[in-house]
Amino acid sequence: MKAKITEHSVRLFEKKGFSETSIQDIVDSIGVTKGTFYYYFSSKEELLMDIHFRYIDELLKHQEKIFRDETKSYKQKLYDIILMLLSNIKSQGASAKVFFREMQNLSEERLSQIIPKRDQFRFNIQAILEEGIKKGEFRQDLNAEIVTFGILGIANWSYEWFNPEGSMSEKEVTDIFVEMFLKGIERD
Amino acid sequence: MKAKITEHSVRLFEKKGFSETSIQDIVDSIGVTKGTFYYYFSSKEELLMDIHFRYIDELLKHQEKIFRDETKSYKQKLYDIILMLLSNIKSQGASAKVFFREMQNLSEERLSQIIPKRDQFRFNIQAILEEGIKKGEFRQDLNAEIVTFGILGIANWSYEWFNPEGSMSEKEVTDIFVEMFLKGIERD
Amino acid sequence: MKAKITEHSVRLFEKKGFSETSIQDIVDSIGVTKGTFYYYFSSKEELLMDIHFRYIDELLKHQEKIFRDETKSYKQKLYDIILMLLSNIKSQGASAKVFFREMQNLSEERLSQIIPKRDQFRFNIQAILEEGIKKGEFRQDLNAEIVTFGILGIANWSYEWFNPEGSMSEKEVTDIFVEMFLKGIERD
Amino acid sequence: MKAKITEHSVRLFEKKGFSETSIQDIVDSIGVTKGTFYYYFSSKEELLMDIHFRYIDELLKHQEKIFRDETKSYKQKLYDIILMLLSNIKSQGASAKVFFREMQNLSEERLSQIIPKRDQFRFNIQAILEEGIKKGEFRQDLNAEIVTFGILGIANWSYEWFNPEGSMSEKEVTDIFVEMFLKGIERD
DNA sequence: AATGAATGAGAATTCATTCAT
DNA sequence: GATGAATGAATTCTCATTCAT
Repeated sequence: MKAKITEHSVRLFEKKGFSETSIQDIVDSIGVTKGTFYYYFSSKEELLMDIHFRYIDELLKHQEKIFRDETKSYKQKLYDIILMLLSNIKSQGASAKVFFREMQNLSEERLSQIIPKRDQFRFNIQAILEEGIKKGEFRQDLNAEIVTFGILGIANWSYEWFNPEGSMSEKEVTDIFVEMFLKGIERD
Repeated sequence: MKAKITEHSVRLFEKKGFSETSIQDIVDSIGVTKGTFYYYFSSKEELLMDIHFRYIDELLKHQEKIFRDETKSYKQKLYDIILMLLSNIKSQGASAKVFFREMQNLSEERLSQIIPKRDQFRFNIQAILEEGIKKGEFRQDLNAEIVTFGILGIANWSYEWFNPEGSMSEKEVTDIFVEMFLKGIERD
Repeated sequence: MKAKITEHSVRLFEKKGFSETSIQDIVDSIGVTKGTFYYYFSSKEELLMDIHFRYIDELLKHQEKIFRDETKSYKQKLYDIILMLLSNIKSQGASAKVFFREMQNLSEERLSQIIPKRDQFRFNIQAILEEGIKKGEFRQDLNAEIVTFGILGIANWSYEWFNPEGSMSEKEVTDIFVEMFLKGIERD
Repeated sequence: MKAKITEHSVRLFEKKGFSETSIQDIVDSIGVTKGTFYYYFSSKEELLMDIHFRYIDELLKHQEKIFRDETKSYKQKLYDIILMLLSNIKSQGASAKVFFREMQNLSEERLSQIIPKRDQFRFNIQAILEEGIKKGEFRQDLNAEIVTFGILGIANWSYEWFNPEGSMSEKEVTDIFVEMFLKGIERD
């Protein structure tokens, strides 16, 4: 039941927004009453926190698997992370939108448990870049921090437009994106 | 007074969110009464619409100036648009966040007035890419549509992290971003 | 202008009700601003009072003319009053509805200026009956007070259903009503 | 609790009018909070609708009992309906006033559920007249439709003046009214 | 005579939350 | 585990009225 509530909530939060979705909306969508909600969650914010944790923990888990894989080149690791993010949209796109858009609805205290994880995800990418520079896979003069923000931008923005049901696959889009930032778009 | 209300609202909406900001919050921040708000706006949503229009119209105006400038190369046009977006953050960053985050709070009908403008901004970038490909500035095999989403992602995501008061200037960040997607990060 | 405001108000009050009609509605229907309204009326209630006075004074004026006409029989006087009320609907039907329905929106003090006039109208009918009884036009055993309420009911209720634009004329309806209460509907 | 709210509301609506009575007034009169009101009614208008239904359904039920009674003459049926309406004042007078005066506060859609019932009440009286004419109880030349409006006027208007606590009983008034429209007031 | 800006009190309604059962 | 009744605080919005110009 708790999982059911969470899943329905994510869908509603994505469509209408956290504040615009009432507990009533949530329980109506499942066919239970408000009492049931409060049996499983002590507050609406706790539910939001739950959604945040589920999302970011899952993402970090996947990322760190890629990150630690010593058989892969650094380019490949970047590729795999982008692909992972894009593939994630189908099952977790709604969660992702809620994650980015509704973070402000968490209290200071709760935010402070989420932000380090979000940052960790970024730092991992930055570390890949830095290692790759050191090992000669990437250009020596890169500003790894800013480039990381660039790569994250490319990937995260796809939540705004990429349709997993559309004519292009996750892999095709990833290919284009990775070629774009690896080789550049300028004609040689 | 109308402009004053709009400005204060943008700041509050950015900080707390549209739904979390009450009309009372807005008028308190100015020192007038609720009646005054409703003298100038017929609803909270109308105010949000106003903010959306101000933002996107301003952006399109700047973009089209760059777009139409025949003295510039296509690379330069991309550069100028990125720089324009980053420079925009200082004065319009709050509006931008509200624009992207709170769009869902507009009614269907109102959204349909905004979305074509937002799309226009993207199509203009895509057109620059397509022209540049034709003229030999960019690689022949580019998928202009997806690359446009990539570039937009890089630029738009900067609203999430770029601090105009920080140690890096808009120009420095733009240089890094443009070099990233023009030349690629891979070591030759 | 004052008359114009009153006329438009009556129409709006009839259609939407006194409380549901705002000063804004009234001035919008004329094309002036609220200031203008308050130049002519000190309050919304004063306007309502004005409407009440116009209506009841006009009615009393007509009634007393009939009442005092010594050439007419008492039956004829009743006939004329019914006809006057029905004919009144075309031009004053809206005022009449406002008069009966919105009286409660007047303060105690203002009500006390209206109620005696309304009662006067009724007493005049009752007086016609009493005189007619004395003079042998009507049955000796009538309860004039209650019968007056009956006649008033017949006439006043027509404001709820009689359509002056419809297929029946005021005169036709009056004929039916007067025959009804003079001769009765029972078959001899 | 729902019934309690309805009862208190009727009394308040009658005294002060629907629009002039706030939800706060209603809940204060019972000693609960506004939330309670909205637990039972989705809007103020729904409450008004409830009151309308209760009133007209009750009335129709009583009327149809009289209407269908084959042991009674048609004169007797008219008598019984008038008596029923007058007797109704004591317990339902407030509802009746609200019914007639506040009908305009219902939406088009809701009105369309009430008006047929109100009309049904009238048609039933008209049918009694028509049958009575056919069976020779009433005069052959009657205009049943208009006479029905006359009888309804007599009865409905009594809600404006009849005081069930006063010196005259419902039966006495009914006697006067029925004699008035059966035998006429004219001296033979 | 008329306007436009502003007020402030109060309106209906929503909603997260509590709690006895 | 789950329900239904109730709360109370906050929210958007309305509106009669005032007043300087």
